[in-house]
Amino acid sequence: MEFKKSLSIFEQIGMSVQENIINQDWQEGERIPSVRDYATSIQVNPNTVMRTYTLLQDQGILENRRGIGFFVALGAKQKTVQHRKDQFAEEFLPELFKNMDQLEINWDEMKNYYQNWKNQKIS
Amino acid sequence: MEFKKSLSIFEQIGMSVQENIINQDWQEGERIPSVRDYATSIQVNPNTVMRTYTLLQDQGILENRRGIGFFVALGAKQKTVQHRKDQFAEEFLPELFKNMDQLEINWDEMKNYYQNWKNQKIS
Amino acid sequence: MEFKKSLSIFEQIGMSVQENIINQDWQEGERIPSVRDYATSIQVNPNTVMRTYTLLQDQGILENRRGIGFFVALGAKQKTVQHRKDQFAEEFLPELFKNMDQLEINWDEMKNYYQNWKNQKIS
Amino acid sequence: MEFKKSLSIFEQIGMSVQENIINQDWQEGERIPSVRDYATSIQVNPNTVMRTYTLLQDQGILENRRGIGFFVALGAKQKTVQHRKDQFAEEFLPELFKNMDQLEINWDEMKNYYQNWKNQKIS
DNA sequence: GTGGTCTAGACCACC
DNA sequence: GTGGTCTAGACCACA
Repeated sequence: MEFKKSLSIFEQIGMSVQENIINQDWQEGERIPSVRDYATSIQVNPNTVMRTYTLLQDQGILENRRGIGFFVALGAKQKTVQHRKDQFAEEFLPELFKNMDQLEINWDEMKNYYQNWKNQKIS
Repeated sequence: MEFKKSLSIFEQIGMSVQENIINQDWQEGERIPSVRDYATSIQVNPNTVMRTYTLLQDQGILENRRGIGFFVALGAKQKTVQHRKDQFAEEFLPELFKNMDQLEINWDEMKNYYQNWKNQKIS
Repeated sequence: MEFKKSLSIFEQIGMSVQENIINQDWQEGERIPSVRDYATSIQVNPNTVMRTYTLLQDQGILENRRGIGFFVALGAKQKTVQHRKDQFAEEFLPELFKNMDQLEINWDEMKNYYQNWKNQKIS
Repeated sequence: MEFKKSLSIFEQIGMSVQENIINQDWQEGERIPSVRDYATSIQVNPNTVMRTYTLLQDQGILENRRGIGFFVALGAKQKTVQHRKDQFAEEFLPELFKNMDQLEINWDEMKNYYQNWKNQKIS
């Protein structure tokens, strides 16, 4: 797995876990990969994965059954979506709009960028 | 001057300098405040301002005349805008579009958010 | 480690690092000494080594894995040599040729000097 | 006049003055431009030119007649050439040879560079 | 343990 | 006065 340098690794792992939950690759109630397995599979220190898991546990998205492993909490998907939506609206959008104003980018340009991104994603 | 904790101080100073150039508060070819002066005025260590200035110098936005001071480079405004626009398109937008897809937000909602933000900004 | 006063210390450290890479004392992909370790070993402030490392990182000669350390980038040797060769051709040689013309020194004299230098180096 | 950042301005002016003497644009015994005139003509602080003149005076290349101005000393040309030749042999050449060895550049390549430089100079 | 940032204070060459 | 470098020491987040 490749990481951007702009965000800490454990947070990037968190994003990835959340996506797995949203996409229902990891179903609610299901057991997820152990800290050690996941760590080796993405070439990362187990401590780092541990940090991610406990963070998500504190947020009520994961649950830990001692001696067994981590599980996707019930209602995790809905909670995750809400969480990200809040974050999106409060942190991301203001930044976006500020940039649009300063760089004088209008909605048509935005939609243009969007189409490019979609096409590029497919290829 | 107040700083957010999320971004390093010297980078925030850099943003601020760039805005001064874009707004033409600091004209191209003009001498900008000396490292020491600017540092005291924004209550920061001179080394920190120095770091910002030399960084912008490397980017071709500032120039330096020995023993005299730093100056806004010719073409700095255009370069700054382009710089930011590239960064916006390459780092910010993909993130945005990914979120829009995953959170199922369409353009009408976006414009709605934008209006709210504008109104909120005025009040 | 001893330093000349004519060049800044952090640049001299940079030269030294590059030589280590060219000589393959530090292999590509290998981890290099931590900032603190290297600093104490050459009797210099950690900040100074830090400055060197980040500079070389910007030049694509070193890489950084978060919380682990600095590594010699892949292709670093070739890049370093090219880097130096360019600099040599663009900054050093014109100066040389200008002097040769003005001081009326021909190639035979040059080769003579070269032999003397080689002999002196051995003794 | 344009200056490189690698060398201090007063030294670069010194080089330029010496070239004028070697090329006999400034003849021995002749009065040279006043500090103020020269300074304005090359867009530099008079103090800087003064520093150059007094330095060359200390080296016996210029002479100062109080209230009148600076003059090219008798024997200045020969002295200048010798001065530069010494500097060339002691400081410049060792650096050159070290680079040639490390970058594995042979005499044929050098002559090649030389031809390119000559052609480029004409165009 | 690692890098990364920031401060305080000193010293230098240069203009 | 200006930039530029270096040190010493502190604190932080991350792995």
